Amino acid sequence: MTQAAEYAIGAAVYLARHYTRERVPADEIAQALGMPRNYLSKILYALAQSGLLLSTRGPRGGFRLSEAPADITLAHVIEPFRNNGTTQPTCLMGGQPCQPDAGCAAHGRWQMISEELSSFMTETTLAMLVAGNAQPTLKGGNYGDRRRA
Amino acid sequence: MTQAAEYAIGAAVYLARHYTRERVPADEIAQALGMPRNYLSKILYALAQSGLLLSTRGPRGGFRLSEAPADITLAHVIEPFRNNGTTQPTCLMGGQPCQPDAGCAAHGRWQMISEELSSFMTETTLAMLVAGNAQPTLKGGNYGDRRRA
DNA sequence: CCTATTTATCATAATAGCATGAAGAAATCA
DNA sequence: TGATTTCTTCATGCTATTATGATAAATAGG
Repeated sequence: MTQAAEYAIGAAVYLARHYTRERVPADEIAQALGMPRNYLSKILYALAQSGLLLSTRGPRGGFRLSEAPADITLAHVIEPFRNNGTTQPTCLMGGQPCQPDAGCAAHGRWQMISEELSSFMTETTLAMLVAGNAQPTLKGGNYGDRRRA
Repeated sequence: MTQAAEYAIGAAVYLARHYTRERVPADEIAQALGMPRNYLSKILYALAQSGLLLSTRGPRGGFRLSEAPADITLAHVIEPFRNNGTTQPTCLMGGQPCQPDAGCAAHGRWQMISEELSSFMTETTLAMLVAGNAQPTLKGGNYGDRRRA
């Protein structure tokens, strides 16, 4: 999973948590989650382009989920940030798509894990991530600097 | 998983399949699996540095697994190619390590998938991947060009 | 010794991901 | 109208990944 996709999920969950509000400015999200401001803007813009967010300019503007959190899956959120559209259907041994009749001992298990990951993305909604007491413990400096030094 | 790690696994499986031979030259692996020659050399060198392979220079030289295929796990193979040593222990909602008491509905499932993936890597051996009739169907052009156009 | 083979190493470049900064455009509000 | 706010868009740079190509070093075999 790419960094941009992680930012996207974090921002989407934040918007889901503040779903009652009219709009949430990008700057607030960036500050609350410790994400780089301009980079997040770019990501939110992409999410708006994909139809997931509604955006409004000007004072009291900001972003808003276009649908209810229960109707948005993680797959929707990360979709604009996947490098290749396909969800790596590659065989461990080759690089070509796995044959269903591949006979290696690990094939079945690998396929099962791939499918679990895939269905997790398509089945988990923002509402599920917001449910419970699952406020991430924000101590500042999350999504921190990844550069070498 | 990075491209280099995929090449490493492919090459390691190839070497496991030809384990009876004394040495296998890098060029043969690159041609058989359709990998870029020089890049693969670099990867094989890294694997040799990590102790996984033995290398011999000169005519009839090449590479060879340092241990039996049954004693080498995928985790061993990809270890030199992991960007950060840790296996992404990040919470979906934040970016910081997941708290074991995190209460979101998806937390448990996400953690389970992560652990399954991790144990798959540490438990699957090269011998398991070679077992059966699991010859990858090499039609040429595997691991093909990833560039845009 | 000489040549061919093969790994080891170095220099360089193309691409993508990640990020910063600033200018442009729209909307609100005084 | 004018100033502020906020998204929109563009220009730019850094780093890691993914390669390519050339050279050096070692070994085998004649």
